[in-house]
Amino acid sequence: MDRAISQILDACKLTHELEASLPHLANQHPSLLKTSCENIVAAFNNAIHEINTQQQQIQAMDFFSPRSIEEHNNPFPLGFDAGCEMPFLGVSGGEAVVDGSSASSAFGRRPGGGSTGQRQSRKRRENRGMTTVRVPAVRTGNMENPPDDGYTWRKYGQKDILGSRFPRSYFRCTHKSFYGCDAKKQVQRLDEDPYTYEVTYCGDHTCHTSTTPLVLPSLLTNNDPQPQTSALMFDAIAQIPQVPPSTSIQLGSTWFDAGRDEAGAGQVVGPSECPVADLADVMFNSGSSGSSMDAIFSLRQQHDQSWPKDNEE
DNA sequence: TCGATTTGACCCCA
DNA sequence: TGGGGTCAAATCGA
Repeated sequence: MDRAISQILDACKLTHELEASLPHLANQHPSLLKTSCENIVAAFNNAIHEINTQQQQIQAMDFFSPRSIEEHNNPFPLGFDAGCEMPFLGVSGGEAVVDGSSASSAFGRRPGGGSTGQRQSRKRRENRGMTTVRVPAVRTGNMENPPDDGYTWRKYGQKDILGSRFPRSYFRCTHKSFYGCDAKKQVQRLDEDPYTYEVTYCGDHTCHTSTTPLVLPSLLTNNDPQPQTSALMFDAIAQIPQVPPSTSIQLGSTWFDAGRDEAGAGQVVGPSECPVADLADVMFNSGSSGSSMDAIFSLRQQHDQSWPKDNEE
């Protein structure tokens, strides 16, 4: 949980930094303001995800086979670090269910797949960073669904498994195409308990750890020590496509509409008495990153080759 | 129109 | 050789 707290603090820090330069940004560089706001959204999303995964770990442990708190304190998120394992989970009967081998073969195929070229050996990747957890179904009306784990997943396959009443579903991270996020998961209902899902995670999420540099006030001054950085950033911002104005962020007395382009950004529509809280509220209720964030990630990839090293942090 | 889901087929590995 | 993982075209839905 320390990690989540740290990420929240980071996000708040970014928010304060942005506030300090808000008047200048809103008047002179509304597009940079947009980029900064989206960076902060990403930071808050990191924190939200951290909290979700930690909470889910605890729920899973409580539901099945709670063990000593010392084992529970393992701070890593839900199996997204390569090579991690969660040896504390078990079924009610006592037999450990966590494994790196229950999923009979490893995830993955050579990027681009298909029948052309060489394929990466599945066996070679077996057991690497795979984590299996069992989670209770979330019942919504007559439906039972696997609980949300804080990420957005795209289903890419479903397979009937021999000996299982229920098919296994295959998911990959929605942001794979934009940010090369290789996180995947398998979801299967248990024969013995249809209200329980076995979820196997593999791969590390990179989509929630955007390293897109925050637009700092120093970049906006005439003394900009890195004019090339500013030029790259303006270039990137100029390419951000318009998205529907579904997300508005209030900063101080300024409502910033994340879905507007430069001409429409920075519109003042009302005062705020607690800008940081307003911003956090908007972010925590805005759901996971949308198309605008995808655009940022995409642009970041385009500029990875030329982005100055000293702005990586 | 575009993104997500479905589903049949292909390929790898035990 | 068959099971499991993935691809990709078809379909669906907002």
